[in-house]
Amino acid sequence: MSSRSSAKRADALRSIDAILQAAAECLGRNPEASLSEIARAAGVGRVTLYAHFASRAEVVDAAMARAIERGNAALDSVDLTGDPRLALARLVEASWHLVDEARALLVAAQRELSAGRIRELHDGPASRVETLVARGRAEGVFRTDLPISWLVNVLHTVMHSAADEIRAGRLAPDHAAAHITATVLAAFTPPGKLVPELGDPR
Amino acid sequence: MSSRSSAKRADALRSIDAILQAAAECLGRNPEASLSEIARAAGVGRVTLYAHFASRAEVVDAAMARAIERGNAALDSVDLTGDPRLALARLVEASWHLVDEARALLVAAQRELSAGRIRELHDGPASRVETLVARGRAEGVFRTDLPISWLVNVLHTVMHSAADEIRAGRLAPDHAAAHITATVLAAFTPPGKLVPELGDPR
DNA sequence: CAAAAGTCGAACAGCAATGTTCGGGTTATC
DNA sequence: GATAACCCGAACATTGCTGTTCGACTTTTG
Repeated sequence: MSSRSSAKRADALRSIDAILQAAAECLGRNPEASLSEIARAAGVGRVTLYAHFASRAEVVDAAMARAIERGNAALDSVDLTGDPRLALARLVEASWHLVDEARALLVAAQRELSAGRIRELHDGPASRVETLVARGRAEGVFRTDLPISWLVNVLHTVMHSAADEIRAGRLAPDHAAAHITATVLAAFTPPGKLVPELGDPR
Repeated sequence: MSSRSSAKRADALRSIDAILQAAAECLGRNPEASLSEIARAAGVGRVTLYAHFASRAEVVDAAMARAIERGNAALDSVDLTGDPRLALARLVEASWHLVDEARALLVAAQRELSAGRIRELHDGPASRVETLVARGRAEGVFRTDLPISWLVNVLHTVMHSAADEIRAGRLAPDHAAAHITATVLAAFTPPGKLVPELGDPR
């Protein structure tokens, strides 16, 4: 298991890590950041970068994959049992911040990677949401008149748009989670049922 | 009034129009389309294009402005009186298709124009929605626990995401309006009230 | 019909990024 | 401590787009 990537020296692994971290930062700041810029930020020669990644696309892909994987790992500690509505609220509380951080990186990824690849990268976290939504439907608290994939997409979209609103200065960061939760919970409520009131959970 | 732009010959106006139309098509297909490509598609020399637009950004700006203005004009015929929920449904029915068409163009605009400028271009249609939402709130059918700007943004976002879903093949175009309406209407419902059932309006 | 305005193709200059090669220096690793 | 892996800067070739200039030709317009 540990001998799997014995081809790489500890040295190289450190460089790769520095590059990916720098890529996340630079591309987050500016989606058009050049590879030279990233290499410089990583404290690494441009040639070294090319030694590890064949193309720009590979760098973006790896950086995005890392960001998502980390975010996904962070969500493992969220308790998704109990009332699906409360579980969803907890998930949002833990997620939106990650989305906000990765948002700019995503923009870069959208330029470089195919839509299919991006979805592929996302389907770790997506399936987590999917499971929760499915349970909520089974328990009758989430609507069944719209496809699960649509509902998952709504959550995803609303979180991203909140990130945009924050960046545009139209939404205070400490209101974000409450707004997202209130919106999505209402959107998920089956027609004919009452929209839940969460009572400002601050 | 008609003498305002007497500086331009009928000739030139035709070229400009052809360029903007071609720009909308090309950039819609591929946000990175070059100016040569656009000029060619417009059946016009590249030099002619530069005679009318100083830079790439100006072309994109003008094309986007035209698309939005046209869309906005098309919405003038939508009846926004009566029950705000039904009015919203009518607005969505008429809008989502326009959003879908302009979506790819928007991607191009986001690369070339500042976020502020894009918002500025959008605030014609946005204010229309804003008025409707405000009325719905005053009548007690839309929630007041979230800012108007957030609600407007949710509608905008959900429509765009529907366009994405269609393009990805996960949403049939003839379901789009119903999905959007069902989602947004629920999202706009005040906590403690019933989510409206629209009964498949097909 | 004649001047003004517009169009066109070709060619040029500039730029910025990508990706590659080379040779010499460093550092892990066994 | 020797060898292989790695790092690095500089330089090069390539590509593709932008924006400009030139001179000749065509169309409006009054």
